[in-house]
Amino acid sequence: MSKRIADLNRYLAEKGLKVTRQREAVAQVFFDTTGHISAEELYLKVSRSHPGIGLTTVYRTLRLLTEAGLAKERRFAEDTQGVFEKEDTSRHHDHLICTRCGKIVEFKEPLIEKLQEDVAQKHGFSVEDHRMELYGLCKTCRTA
Amino acid sequence: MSKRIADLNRYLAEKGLKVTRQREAVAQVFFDTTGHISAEELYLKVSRSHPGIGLTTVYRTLRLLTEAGLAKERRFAEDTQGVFEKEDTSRHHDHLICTRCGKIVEFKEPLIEKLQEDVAQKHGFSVEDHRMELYGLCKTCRTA
DNA sequence: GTATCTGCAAAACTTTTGCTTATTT
DNA sequence: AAATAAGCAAAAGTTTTGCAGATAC
Repeated sequence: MSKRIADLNRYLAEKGLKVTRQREAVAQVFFDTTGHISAEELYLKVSRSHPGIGLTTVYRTLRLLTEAGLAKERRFAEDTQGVFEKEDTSRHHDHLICTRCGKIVEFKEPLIEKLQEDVAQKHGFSVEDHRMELYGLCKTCRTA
Repeated sequence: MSKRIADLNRYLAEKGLKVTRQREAVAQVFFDTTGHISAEELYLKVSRSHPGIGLTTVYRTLRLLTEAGLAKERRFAEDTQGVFEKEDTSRHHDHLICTRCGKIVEFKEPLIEKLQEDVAQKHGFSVEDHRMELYGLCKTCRTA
């Protein structure tokens, strides 16, 4: 059993919630996913191994994972659909997004984070979290 | 007539679109607004001077302004409603958001933008646009 | 006069909620 | 046995679309 599933089960036990087939299936597929996934996409993916599962259950499980600190919801640009990604607070990262092909690269830049704290302090703010997205063209699209 | 209204009228003429009372009213109230506003809020605000205007018209006008490059849509955190702000490419700015009271401060930090270009280049990307939001507590909420 | 625009109602789309039955503990 | 969860259908919230009458050019 993976560490994340163990984390989830610990959270469920703590809260007096139950380990169900559906929760395990949704969580497993979610944790096996690289990058971002919407509730709808996750639903379709889980349906392949667990036909009959409800979209509602996927939404509820994603909320559960978010409350457990194992997932994080994001909204990119003008997307109407929210997407979720694995939360891993020790490796908080930002995104580079290709406006032509949609490719998303994750990165981490401590120097920028330091400057973010500086600018926040200048305005009297403390920083708990941040999001940064850079939009542009990736190498492939730029040379094509 | 303000510069932005003139810009809008130029855009309308270019595209063979018409100058209507409703478009002028929505645009005027939008341009007079500081910060961010949702379609719904803008609709309520315009309704005060133009009762009978339709929410649909507000949505359509905001899309028009966006296409004209005079407005920009954003989505903050887990907000389900999109908000619009004046687009002013010569003064692109970022946001500091208080997670307790919701206060939003706009800022601009050229040094961070320089580093953004560096990190993008390192991954083979060019940067056309970016968004950065810092979440934390403002001075008031921190000392309260 | 003709093409565009408005406002309404209805649809579309995403996400949540109420409820009944099923499952976990 | 008691409490929680699943799945369905329906609701809720936001944004878009079709259409008939109105307006700008």
